Amino acid sequence: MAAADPLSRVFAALADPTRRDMVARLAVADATVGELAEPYDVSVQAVSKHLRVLEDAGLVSRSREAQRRPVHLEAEVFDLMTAWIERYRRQAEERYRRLDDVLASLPDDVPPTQEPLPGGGAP
Amino acid sequence: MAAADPLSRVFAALADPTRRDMVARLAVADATVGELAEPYDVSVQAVSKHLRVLEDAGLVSRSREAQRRPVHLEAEVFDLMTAWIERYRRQAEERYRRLDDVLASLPDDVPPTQEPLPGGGAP
DNA sequence: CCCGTTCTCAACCAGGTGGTTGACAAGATG
DNA sequence: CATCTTGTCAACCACCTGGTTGAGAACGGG
Repeated sequence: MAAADPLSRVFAALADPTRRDMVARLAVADATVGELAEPYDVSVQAVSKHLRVLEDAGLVSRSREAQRRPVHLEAEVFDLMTAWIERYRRQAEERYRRLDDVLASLPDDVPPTQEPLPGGGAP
Repeated sequence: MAAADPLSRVFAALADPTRRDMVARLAVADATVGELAEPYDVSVQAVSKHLRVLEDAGLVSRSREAQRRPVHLEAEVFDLMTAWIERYRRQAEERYRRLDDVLASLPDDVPPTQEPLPGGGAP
């Protein structure tokens, strides 16, 4: 996704298992590109590309230290996602709560069972 | 992403603005495919495809009601994401906290300033 | 029973994604 | 200075994605 909006970029960045694993490891400690690439059995170039995606999403920042480029996790962007998710999760839960209320109040009202007697009178 | 793992599918599903908007609207009320498609200026088929992505991610379920196929939001899958996000966000915050502690305790310990007196004795 | 409505399936297309290899920039170090 | 280390850039490739159109399935209503 080369989409412009930040939320799409963050979600897309985390839709890849390798990238999620990188984030998980960066939550523990900063790391260089080589260190990050070591366990994955892909080229360093591929990892560099993944890092670019994470950087474009604002999840990661890269500084400079001699030839090395230490990668650092920027955790604030998580809040963007959390806010979005929580908003609609709560809204959906609210719906369920209201539905429960309606169902609970129903037996006091008209029961939805049909009346089998066409011209029926009480005996 | 045709990836097998559920987390990737959920993230990928929400990486599209149109799909996120559908989820937002479904949080308010269930809807049919036609109702969902109406505001988007794309074909109904495209919306049907989007719904399939959301369904494969477990975010949505489709039942049957005459020709109509009402779509219902399944909010539980959000928990999967929230759990993942919160885990690494907290881990990253913990790192900052520990770093702060180290920095705070530093002045009580050996100050990192060099001693300018080589064989220096007290006067 | 035929018709209209609602929706999915199939084929196709432009463009993006994750991977590769090869070349090269930036720096420490012999 | 020559060289090794670390990482990026560029070109290329197979595959997935989001969109289209056309055909057809499923079902209610006249």
